[in-house]
Amino acid sequence: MNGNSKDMLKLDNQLCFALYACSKEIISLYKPYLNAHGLTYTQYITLLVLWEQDSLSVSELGNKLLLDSGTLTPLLKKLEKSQLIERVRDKDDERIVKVYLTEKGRMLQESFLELPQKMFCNSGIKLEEAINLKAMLNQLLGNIRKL
Amino acid sequence: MNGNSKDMLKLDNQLCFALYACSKEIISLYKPYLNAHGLTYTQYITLLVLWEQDSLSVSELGNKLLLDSGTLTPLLKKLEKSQLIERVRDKDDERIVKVYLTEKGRMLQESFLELPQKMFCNSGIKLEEAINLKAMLNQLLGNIRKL
DNA sequence: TAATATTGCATTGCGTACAATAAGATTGTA
DNA sequence: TACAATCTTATTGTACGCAATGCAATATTA
Repeated sequence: MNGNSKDMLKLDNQLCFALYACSKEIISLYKPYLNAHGLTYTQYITLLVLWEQDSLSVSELGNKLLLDSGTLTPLLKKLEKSQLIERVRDKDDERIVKVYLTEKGRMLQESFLELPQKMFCNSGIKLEEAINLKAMLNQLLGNIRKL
Repeated sequence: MNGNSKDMLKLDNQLCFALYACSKEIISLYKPYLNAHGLTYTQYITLLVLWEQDSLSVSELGNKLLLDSGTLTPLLKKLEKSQLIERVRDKDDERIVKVYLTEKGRMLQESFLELPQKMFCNSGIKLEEAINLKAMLNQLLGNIRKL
């Protein structure tokens, strides 16, 4: 990686493309497991958050997932239609819509308990490298979001 | 990061989410620069490939960008409408559509020569870390795509 | 060479992803 | 208590991203 301007415009020299491609390819590894339960990746990570902490508002979910209401509103409506969550407008502050897991939604967690381990194996990466990689990504994410 | 199944289902413990979030956030850093020239990120990386090697077929572009024809066909039509590329069906094999930069498309590269350097600074990451991170991502990508 | 298989692109449909905007509710303050 | 500012969600429009399908062109093979 030298400093030549045109070399740096090569796709293979771009960190951003490596991130973009890796993200898509790893998500594609999840798909067969998620499709088996009728879920998309975005729906899955939304459930991950709710399994960790139930009863969040749309904006709280958005903050954790880095998604805005334009993405979340239709997605949450689909999860509601699948009877995995309920959307309830807050009585005290009617601007807020709170999201609750249904019993069905809560139970669904059981089906995914082994998935992280399975995905880790599929990735063919070493544990130490995965930890290292995630740490670097989180630091990069922190840098960006502080701007 | 211990081995508890429920802990591994926490969003913060998921390498995939770190990739997904990082990818989106870095792409969002590109947007102001790309919008100034009427480009999206996907259109930009398509041009990156063509600046490096002109006259590729749709499938060759797809192999490099890891995108399929359902994504590329409408995107290439937009770039053609902007007069940055031309799409020409191959005379020898009429199944093939070859993509050529126009003079306007070739000249546009000049506007982006400094962008990689600028984005690197914006990311607040150290050079050594960026190199390390990209290497790990490319290795991970290689692992996945060998399956 | 006729039948079959494969290849390469285009189309459709669904689901994000996000900017811009709208609309309703709440809060702060004069 | 008006009322402006802010907050929160919803809607709209544009652009991917990909699976599934269609179809025309080419390659293969019996």
